Amino acid sequence: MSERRIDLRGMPLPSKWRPIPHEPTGAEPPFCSTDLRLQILHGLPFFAGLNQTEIAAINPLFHERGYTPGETIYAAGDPAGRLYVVATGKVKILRHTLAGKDVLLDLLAPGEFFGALSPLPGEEYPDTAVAQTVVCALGISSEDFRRVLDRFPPVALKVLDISQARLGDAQEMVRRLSASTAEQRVAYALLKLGGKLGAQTREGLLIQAPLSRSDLAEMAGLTTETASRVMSQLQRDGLIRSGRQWVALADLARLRRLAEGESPGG
Amino acid sequence: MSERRIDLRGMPLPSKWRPIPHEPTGAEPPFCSTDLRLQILHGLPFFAGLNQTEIAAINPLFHERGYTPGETIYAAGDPAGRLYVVATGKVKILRHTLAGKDVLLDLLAPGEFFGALSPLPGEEYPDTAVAQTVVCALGISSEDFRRVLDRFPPVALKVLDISQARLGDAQEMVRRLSASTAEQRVAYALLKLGGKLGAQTREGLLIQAPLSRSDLAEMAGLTTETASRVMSQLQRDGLIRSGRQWVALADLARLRRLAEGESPGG
DNA sequence: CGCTGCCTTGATCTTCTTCAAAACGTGTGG
DNA sequence: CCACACGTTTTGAAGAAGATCAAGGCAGCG
Repeated sequence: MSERRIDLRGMPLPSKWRPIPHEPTGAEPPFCSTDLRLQILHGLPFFAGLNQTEIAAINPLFHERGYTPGETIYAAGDPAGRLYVVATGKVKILRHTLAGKDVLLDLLAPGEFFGALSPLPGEEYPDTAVAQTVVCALGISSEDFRRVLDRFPPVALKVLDISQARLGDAQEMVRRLSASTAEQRVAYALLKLGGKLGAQTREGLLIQAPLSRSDLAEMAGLTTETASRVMSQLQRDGLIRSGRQWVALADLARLRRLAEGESPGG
Repeated sequence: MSERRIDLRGMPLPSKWRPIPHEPTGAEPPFCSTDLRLQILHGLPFFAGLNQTEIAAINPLFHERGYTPGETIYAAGDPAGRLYVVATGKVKILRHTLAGKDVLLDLLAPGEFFGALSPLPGEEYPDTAVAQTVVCALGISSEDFRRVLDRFPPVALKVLDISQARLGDAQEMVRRLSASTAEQRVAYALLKLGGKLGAQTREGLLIQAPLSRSDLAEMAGLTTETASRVMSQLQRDGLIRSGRQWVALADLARLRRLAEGESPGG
């Protein structure tokens, strides 16, 4: 996976602080070059074992499409029939609650898949996928993907491993929602994001995605206000640095202790 | 309070009401007959496509073992290396929280698997499996099971489907823990159990497993006391019937409405 | 019969939500 | 370049939901 250079131009921290020091959203066109497509497909964890010829054979089954920030890729309740792979950008996976609040289940980076793995006629997507940034996604019909799995059993095994890992993550989330304080849940959400989207900067581990207090609240099962209060406290304590739509983790060790419920000592 | 606790002795039901009208715990020996083994293996959802010969070839890879109620099959932190299948009985899957409280992730019925699907050297079980009743389980080493998957790709696809379904369930749980009341969570837990372990009786859909208030609390992310209060209320409202270690769902429609957060009207 | 769990119920307390308002930053149009 | 408008973030005060602490009751069992 090609390491996108983290351009923190104008990173003169103190004085003029760039609000969202991530990939400039306007720079990437909302579509993938053919070249990039093959590169993405080849880089997919579950296609790792396939050779160039095989990838090239699978390639035409995918359709690409660009999305603008905030655009819905599919919505809960839509008839489910496609599997997607993030090529560039970040995709939010969420579920709506009865009370109108949303729950953010995952924030996907390039190379991760989402949508309908298996062709189940009459099924609906249980969740909603929304582009968090400018996104290019590759889509394949569930039927076609199933045929790929039929044809390349090792791919199916790799997908199974990923699925199991995600199940473990979700169950861990259940555990934490069942018995953690607001502070612990926020700390855990930040660490999870940091592990997946973090890039080392002089500010700390910067989370490479526009992340609002609402997003964080939805990840941690809290209200925006509570998330904000917790974030303020964490910042006062020096565990994080944060501003409008961005967060950097300044003290991973203490964040981990906090998330695990151990003594707060610094 | 409006009504007294349900008095089962006065019920119009059978004169002699068994407090836990499930499988009599002492009746089943804690081991499986060889005959039963083959029958179980053949009945497994993910072995559905295999013929007798293939099943017979796989059979020797499994080792059987019996467990008494409350016995731990494996504990979180143990080196992970085996996959289990419930042959008879019910198995609790749970995670421990920092505060000593447990979270009940699932209650498995015969035919369901648990444990380590993939051989990951150095890995530990993230959860604990405990026999809820007298249990007979078939175990297979992760390596052997991986070989089975390698050899029978359709089995892998079926396992993948199950894994995805469980992921969806876990994410649904996350949603509900994030934004539901105690009442809604209990109702949802009961419905989930009813769908999996329910048997129609004149009391309603009886959940075929010994289920304490603590178990329910652990499923719904509540304290035992709150679970008890909610259950009392549900019983007063006629949605359920319950006693020591057992629950029957008397009004599925209203329970569903409650779980979905719709109007309580009955 | 009394012991040991399981279940229930009450009173109090903590945490988080809710409602409300203001400060801040960002981009926009004059 | 400045002023304004909009969305995000922050903060406060009041309220509600559930947790916690504590006690008592009921059932099965030795």
